[in-house]
Amino acid sequence: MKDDVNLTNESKVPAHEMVYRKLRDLVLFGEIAPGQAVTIQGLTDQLDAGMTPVREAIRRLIAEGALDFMGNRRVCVPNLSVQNVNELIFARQAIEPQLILLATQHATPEDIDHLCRIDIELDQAIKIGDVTAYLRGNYRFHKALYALSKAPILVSIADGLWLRFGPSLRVVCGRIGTLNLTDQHKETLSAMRAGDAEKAARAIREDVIQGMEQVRHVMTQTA
Amino acid sequence: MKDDVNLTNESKVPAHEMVYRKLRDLVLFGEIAPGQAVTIQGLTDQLDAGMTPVREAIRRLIAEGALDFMGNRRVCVPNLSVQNVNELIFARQAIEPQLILLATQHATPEDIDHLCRIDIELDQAIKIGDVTAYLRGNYRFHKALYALSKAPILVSIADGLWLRFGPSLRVVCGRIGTLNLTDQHKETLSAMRAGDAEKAARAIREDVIQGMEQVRHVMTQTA
DNA sequence: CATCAAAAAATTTGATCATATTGTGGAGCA
DNA sequence: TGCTCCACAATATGATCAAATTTTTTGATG
Repeated sequence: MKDDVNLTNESKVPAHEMVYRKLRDLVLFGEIAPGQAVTIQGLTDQLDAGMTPVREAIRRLIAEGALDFMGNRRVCVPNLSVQNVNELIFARQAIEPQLILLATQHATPEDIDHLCRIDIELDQAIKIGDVTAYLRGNYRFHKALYALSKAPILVSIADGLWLRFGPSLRVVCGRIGTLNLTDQHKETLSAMRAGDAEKAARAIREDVIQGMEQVRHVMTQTA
Repeated sequence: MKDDVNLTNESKVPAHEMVYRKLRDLVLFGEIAPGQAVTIQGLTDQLDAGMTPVREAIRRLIAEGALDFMGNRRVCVPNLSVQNVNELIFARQAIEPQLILLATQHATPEDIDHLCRIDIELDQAIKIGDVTAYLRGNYRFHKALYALSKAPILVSIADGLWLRFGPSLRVVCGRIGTLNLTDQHKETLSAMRAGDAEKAARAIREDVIQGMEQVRHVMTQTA
């Protein structure tokens, strides 16, 4: 029953799922800027898909907070207010340390090696100033971390938060440059390797707050 | 051209939104039990709606975690595992106190009066053992509380959590009866009236934990 | 006669539906 | 038991209708 003769998963994944992923990445990595409108017909052309899959993908992203449904059936990427950023800071620092606490309890040495490799790619991207690679790598790092927690509901909440502040990260990078970015990934990983879940959780909390403070800083300037 | 059966088409709310709300309530108040399957065609008949609006509503509820998309294009109301309940407890006790903290800062005396009225209806429902009225009233109370916080992102997270544990509340009520339900609404409201935000937050945290522990208790029994 | 504003037409975009297509689970048969 | 084939439900398309935005027209005023 398992003919895995798939070329590129073209046939197994439904179109609405494909469209969802593409559109999601477009939003998440700032390729559609905050404030910019999203139209169904524009997407059907751009992504070469039917109308129904596009509609469903948009609905889904609205439900996840990645897109905003303005009153008059217009859809766009939300612009974060300073108040929004404060909420995101609170939510992330409340949820993510718990995820890392659980992740540390489940992580095998191989898992941690894998995370290290992602982090090294990340350092590369920072060094050469490749913003897109940095954004994607940073997301991949955190996602891989979350996956270890085996806590699907908390992970989906954290995912939802990324979808909300992700679009602004490109703006932040454009403003302060990749070289001025700091993170606590090394500290987190070494604590995890030592099995010190509490310390790893504190490190990630630091990482989250540092990152989000930069977002807040930029948002207060532009607003 | 078709002869329009124009009964309740007076609305300016689109059909997919209507279907979403109806289906959402069905799930939220346990009228579709956990584990029960949801089909598109079943919904088109039951809610007397077209196929496209139903599809979109289902997608949206899947994105919000209220419905579960099994691999083979099957959709059903999720059954909570004990692990899931633990996650929900953590998330609620992390988010909701903050919401009440903010709500207390914004609440006018009239707002608090309104909350009191809802709470009185709630007591009525408990006394006469009307489970549905209790579930709806309890939800209304918390929702009204959240609305005061003026924190849309945190509210949407809290909403998402309700969608996940809501279906199980009816099961819990069926098991332990409405008369054995306890809450901290009175304590929360009096703290809010006194302007003691911290105390109100602690009270709501107590309320959340009490309620969710009952869910956990019932879930461990049935699992 | 130029400028601006209001009204009307045109175009773009969203919502919904009927229908064709595809995939899944199960019935029937070897 | 394991296979093929069939029926049904889900997915996807394009057409059609409705709403909203944009553009054009028109008329009043300085």
